[in-house]
Amino acid sequence: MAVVPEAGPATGYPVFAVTADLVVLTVREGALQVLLIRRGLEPYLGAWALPGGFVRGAEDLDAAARRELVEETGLTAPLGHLEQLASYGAPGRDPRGRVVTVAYLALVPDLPAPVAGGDAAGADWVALPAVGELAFDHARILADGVERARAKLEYTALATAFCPPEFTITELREVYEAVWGARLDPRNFHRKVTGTPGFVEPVGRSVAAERGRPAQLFRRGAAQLLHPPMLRPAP
Amino acid sequence: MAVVPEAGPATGYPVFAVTADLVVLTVREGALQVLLIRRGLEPYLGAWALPGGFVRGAEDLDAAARRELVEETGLTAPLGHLEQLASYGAPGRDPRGRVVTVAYLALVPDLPAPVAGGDAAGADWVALPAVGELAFDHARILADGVERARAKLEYTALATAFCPPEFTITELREVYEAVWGARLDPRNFHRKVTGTPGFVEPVGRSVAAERGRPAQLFRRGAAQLLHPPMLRPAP
DNA sequence: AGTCTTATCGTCATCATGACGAAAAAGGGA
DNA sequence: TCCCTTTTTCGTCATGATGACGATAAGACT
Repeated sequence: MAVVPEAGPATGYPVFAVTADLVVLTVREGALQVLLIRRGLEPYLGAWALPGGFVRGAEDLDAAARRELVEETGLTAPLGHLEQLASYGAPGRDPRGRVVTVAYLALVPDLPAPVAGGDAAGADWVALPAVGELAFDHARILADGVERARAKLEYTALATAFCPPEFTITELREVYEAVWGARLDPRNFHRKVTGTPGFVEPVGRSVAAERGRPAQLFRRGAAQLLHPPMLRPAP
Repeated sequence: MAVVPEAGPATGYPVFAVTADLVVLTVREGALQVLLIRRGLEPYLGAWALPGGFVRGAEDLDAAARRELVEETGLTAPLGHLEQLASYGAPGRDPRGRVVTVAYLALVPDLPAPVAGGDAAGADWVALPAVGELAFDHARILADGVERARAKLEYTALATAFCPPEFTITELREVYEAVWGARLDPRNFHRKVTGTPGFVEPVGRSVAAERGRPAQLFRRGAAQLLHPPMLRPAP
């Protein structure tokens, strides 16, 4: 039942199928969550898996990832962040044959619940501690993506990719706390964020929360990298 | 002349060839240098290119990269460092057809001159500023690899991968200076390196250089990450 | 008005860093 | 042997960033 042949036509080059799989992370309800689909086809029928699909014939890898992201989340705006994570191609990772997957990491703001499309029988956000078994080697890919996200919050301004266009410092801090799984001092965090040039820029308006003093609104600044970085608290 | 067919046998999945290409960096003569081969086959016959080759049928991606590294440098020891860099699969990047390359970054100590093997008509170390045109999209891959190496020296202990098993603090500093293209204060560098737990461990012996006070010998420590990182001087 | 809650601003000790002085440990030459 | 040069290694000092935490500001609610 090999979908993918094991050798090319004339030469001895092995032949592969290439997929783009996505680790789509968001922060919902104070927790880091990942977008998973329930597989509607064999193999791993009915199992949870990362969204993704085959790269098309005239398509770049990044374009395939972006297309899958739009199909699964509807997110096409300048919001969010998409970067290549890593590639996985162990010989036995897909029972259909030799499949190399190029994994991408997407960080998106809190979006409406996804709709199942394509080969998926269902799609939903799942909080990280609640993620169980995944199809293929997707558990490993997910772990790599989460670790990449945790590390990148330290030395880049990517945390704003989890936020809507305008946000408060507290919302930004809750992103860090959810991704890192650690509590941060609100006063020191406020000083660090507002004191780093280009991290965030004040909008000028304030918004009242449910309780307490209204908070200023900010939007993302021009800075990509944080100098000096914001280091996670020691474990 | 398409070596790689454009569609799979029964389904509509496009079919790819997969290669593993290597960005092998070292520090020689005080400069960052990269291992390049001169192509002995079409396309790009006679052009400089990164070493690499097709991933075999029953081979993992990492295994293919390690095999190519051994074939090109003879380096198989626990020395050095090898990690996946990124994948490149733009539709037109290889005139033979649809080829996705998984690029790897290798950091190795100063090795004897490489011998040309496989499809290569020649192989040599080239200092970075002297690198001209490269085949395929290898210039882009090389640039990504160099930037990855520069960034990783900041927050990991990977600089020791460029050094022999025993080295002096000055040799380690020259690695940083070559990779970053910047001069570092020897006194502050010495304090930072010896003060970071697990970065380097004293061997106990000293070695006399050509001039000046003999320097203590160190070997790499157990630390993988530097806390806090060693930041490059501002440009 | 008083209270509660959260946002924001300050203070202070500590740590890491950049700039740089100075001592230690070798060899070479007068 | 005694400087002189060179390089390694140790100190000093001012500055900037950080962690811990006090204090004030600005709303809603009773």
